[in-house]
Amino acid sequence: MIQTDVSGLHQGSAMLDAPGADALTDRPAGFPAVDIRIALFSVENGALRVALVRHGSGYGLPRGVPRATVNLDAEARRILRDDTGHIDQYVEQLYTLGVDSERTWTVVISYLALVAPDGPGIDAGGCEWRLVAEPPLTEADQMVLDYALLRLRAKIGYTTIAFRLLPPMFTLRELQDAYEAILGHPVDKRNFRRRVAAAAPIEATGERRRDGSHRPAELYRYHGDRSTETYLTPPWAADAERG
Amino acid sequence: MIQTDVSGLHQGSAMLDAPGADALTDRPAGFPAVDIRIALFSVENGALRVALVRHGSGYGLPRGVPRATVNLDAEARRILRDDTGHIDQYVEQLYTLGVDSERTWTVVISYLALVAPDGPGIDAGGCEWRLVAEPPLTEADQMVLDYALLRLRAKIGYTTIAFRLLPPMFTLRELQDAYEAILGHPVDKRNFRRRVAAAAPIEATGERRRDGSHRPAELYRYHGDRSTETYLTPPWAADAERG
DNA sequence: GCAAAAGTGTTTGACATACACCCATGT
DNA sequence: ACATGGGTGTATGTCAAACACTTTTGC
Repeated sequence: MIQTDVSGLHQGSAMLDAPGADALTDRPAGFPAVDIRIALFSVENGALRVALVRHGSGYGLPRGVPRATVNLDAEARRILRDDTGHIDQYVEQLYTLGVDSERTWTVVISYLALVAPDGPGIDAGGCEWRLVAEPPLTEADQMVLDYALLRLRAKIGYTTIAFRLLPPMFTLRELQDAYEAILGHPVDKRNFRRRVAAAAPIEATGERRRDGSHRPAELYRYHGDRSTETYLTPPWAADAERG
Repeated sequence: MIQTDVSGLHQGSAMLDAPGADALTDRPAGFPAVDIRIALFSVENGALRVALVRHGSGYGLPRGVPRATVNLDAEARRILRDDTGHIDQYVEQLYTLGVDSERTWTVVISYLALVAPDGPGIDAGGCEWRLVAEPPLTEADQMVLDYALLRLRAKIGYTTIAFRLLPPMFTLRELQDAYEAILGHPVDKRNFRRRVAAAAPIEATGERRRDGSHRPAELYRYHGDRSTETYLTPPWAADAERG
């Protein structure tokens, strides 16, 4: 099994160019503006989507200015709630980059967040859900999105964060759909179920869901500790990482 | 193989408490002080050490204020060079945390860095090399150090960053010593060599090194692409991660 | 009875682990 | 000749991958 370095972005090769680098000198060293920027994902019937919010003329990732606290993760959650109306099921800091935008030097702390689809559509707050391939974004937003996707694809392979994308009760097919949407390729049903059963704390509820002219699916519940996202299934991710 | 989530620190449970949280309100939101803090490691004959520099009364991790640039990694390198006199062989951003120190809200961007031992001692600049267990540090420095160690231990298992701790020519025993120093437990010599040979781009130089009353060791050179740190040897790391 | 998705086992290959002896040198 | 670290191969088990058919329901 070969894995490429998921943290490759840190190496600087993918860093933003500084088109107006002279403007950067305007602000005193050590006191840049700081903002938090979040790639919020959800899976809506088999498709992975990112949340975008209106920013002046166009759309961009949800973002905001942190208040003076020691807990940046909590600030990310607050900003997400204020900006999109969604309550995250999972938040993880990604990395921090310098950005030169509108003549201001800004330090952007980027986050990955996940929500389960809530209710009929997943359009609660004032945000749009776009397919991850689609949107033309600013350079910085695009970087954050790309890296968030990379991390999500890698991490779904060895943690249980995928359950954060599903409602409390779900079918194994829905879980598999989430994996396939994120990885971008199909996975084997039998191997998938075996591994999930072995590695993730899920239990069959006994209830079934009928939704077509076919055998109904068993509903499962996830019983994982929220703080210890545990190991799950590396090997499928390898394909996605190689790409 | 079970792996725990190496990024667990992001989940907030290990975040700093805010003992003087009222002081945080002094500074306007979005314009905290920003500083870069670096856990710089080296292996000195079989022992893993961290670089500390003098900060007023005591010692702490190398740190500094970034200049207004888009490339924070480059700033980390510069600060490291200025503060310790060492030129890093490897730098990787870890995570960013809020710190309340000396009545100032500071956003600390933390880094992991590695250097090869240079020359007879590894004491070039104005820094001290301490064993990783030893030093009493500030809460923030300790967090950065702990997390850097966690990442280093995990990452040494599936990348080739260990070569960044060695001089250009090295024996396989030296490489193994570096692994054992970082992981904190011995590894099997034959399995180690097999895996290194299979997974890492190294070549025997044909030269030998005589250093005792025993058979001389073959010297090897590492031929890896600096930007693509490739896969190497997961399984030993699992032990360290479980701890 | 047929279409449509749910559910279920076995075989095979790859790879990690454990483990013990001979080799080259200096004294 | 002996002490010291350098260097090498095999046997075993675990685990992921590939793969096809039966079951239950709605129409």
